[in-house]
Amino acid sequence: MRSQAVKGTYDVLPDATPTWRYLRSTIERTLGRAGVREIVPPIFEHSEIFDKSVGESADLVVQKEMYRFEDRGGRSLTLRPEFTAGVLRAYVEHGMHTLPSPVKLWSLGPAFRAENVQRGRYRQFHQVNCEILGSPGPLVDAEAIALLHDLLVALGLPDLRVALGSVGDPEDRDAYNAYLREALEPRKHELSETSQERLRLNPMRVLDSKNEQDQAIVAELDAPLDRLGDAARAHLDGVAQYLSDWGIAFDLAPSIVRGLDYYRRTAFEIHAEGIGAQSALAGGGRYDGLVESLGGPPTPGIGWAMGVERVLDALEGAGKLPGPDAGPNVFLVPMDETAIDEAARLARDLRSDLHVQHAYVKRNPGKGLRDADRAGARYAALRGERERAAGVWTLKHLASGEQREVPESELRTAVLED
RNA sequence: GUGGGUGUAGCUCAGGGGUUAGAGCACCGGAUUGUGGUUCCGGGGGCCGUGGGUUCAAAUCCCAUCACCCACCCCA
Repeated sequence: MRSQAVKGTYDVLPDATPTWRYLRSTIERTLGRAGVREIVPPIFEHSEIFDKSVGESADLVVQKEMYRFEDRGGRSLTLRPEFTAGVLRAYVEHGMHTLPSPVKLWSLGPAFRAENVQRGRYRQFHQVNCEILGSPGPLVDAEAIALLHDLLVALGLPDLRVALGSVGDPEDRDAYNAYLREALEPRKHELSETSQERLRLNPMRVLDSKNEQDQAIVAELDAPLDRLGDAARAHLDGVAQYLSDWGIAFDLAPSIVRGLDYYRRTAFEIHAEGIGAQSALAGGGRYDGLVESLGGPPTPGIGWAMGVERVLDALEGAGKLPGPDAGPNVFLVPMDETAIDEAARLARDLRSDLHVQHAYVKRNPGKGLRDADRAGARYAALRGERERAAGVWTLKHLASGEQREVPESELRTAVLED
């Protein structure tokens, strides 16, 4: 029996849950006001769903990092490593393409990847996810980015850096990959091992290398943005124009690439300063064609995912975490055995509209007031033989120290006065 | 998968072969038998991560293992 959480998982303790409620309520407000509706897909799906979306075309490591298991019926199931596939499966399954377009959906919840842990990276981690489906134009791309930006701002994060790029249309990618192969093949042996492997499988991803020498070599080449086709270029310009019009600062990122084939055109990330090696708070992109590959009608879409742990990390660094929950309106202190039951009964009654706690054992006034103080109560109400005889509770306002005797029937009103 | 660091009380950490393992915070009690926060006094709490080894003797040294942290790698 190991009473220890599984590696890469962690408990959100009561002191931290207010932060998560703050996150959720900010999402509900910010995205809800833009007509984005919440969707809650299951946390596991038939494995094919993820194979279709992320697995088949992607690096082996992506496959390896999925939590996959067989259920008793012999079905292969996979814990979601990201939200998009499940959300789109639900979109297809429930015929949501018949809803007024675009369909805008958000989710918040856990996702799972069997990777090594470090600051801001867990095996059960959490994402805020947002998808906008049904519109091919740059306007929804800009809206998606703006929503993400506005959400982070609403949460209280300063110093955001929006990086906007494009992976082009499929034919642009083919052309660019061919260009990379041609340009890099002669110098192949100067590249790192990983990059050589990528050159073979998916040349664009060489640009992702953090190896210094790789970077030096890559720096001499044209970036994907330099070689976009006219359509993709116009699309990118459109997105950039909207962002400029809306006053959202961004940098053009010539070399943002994606490991997965289904991405096309818009790709973006948002970074924050000062949270260690994992500075990307969120990222997303356009994935026209993915819905179709999941068995739905051809449907353009764009989406993003925000890493909750990293955002909370950044919020903490910025001193923007919400304070603890408010304490009780009143804390009842029984000062003899009879008063214990009286306190419990009164608490139940007052709880119809007040936050009420009480001691479960007989307390003298000193201990009882200390209990009330530690619970963060506004008032303490004491009950002993004397109070019982008079049908009252001794009500003390803890901050001021003022106290008076209040008939039990008037306690609710008295507590609400301040 | 790789490298480095750290595992001692609920928490943060001291102690680096030799009595009965310590501090601060937290918790409980008392000073105060019907009045909190401050203060003072006292108390309960420990397989010193786990397993093996060296030694007369191991929290301390060695090996292994597990966990956590940081970074690399990777990142849908």
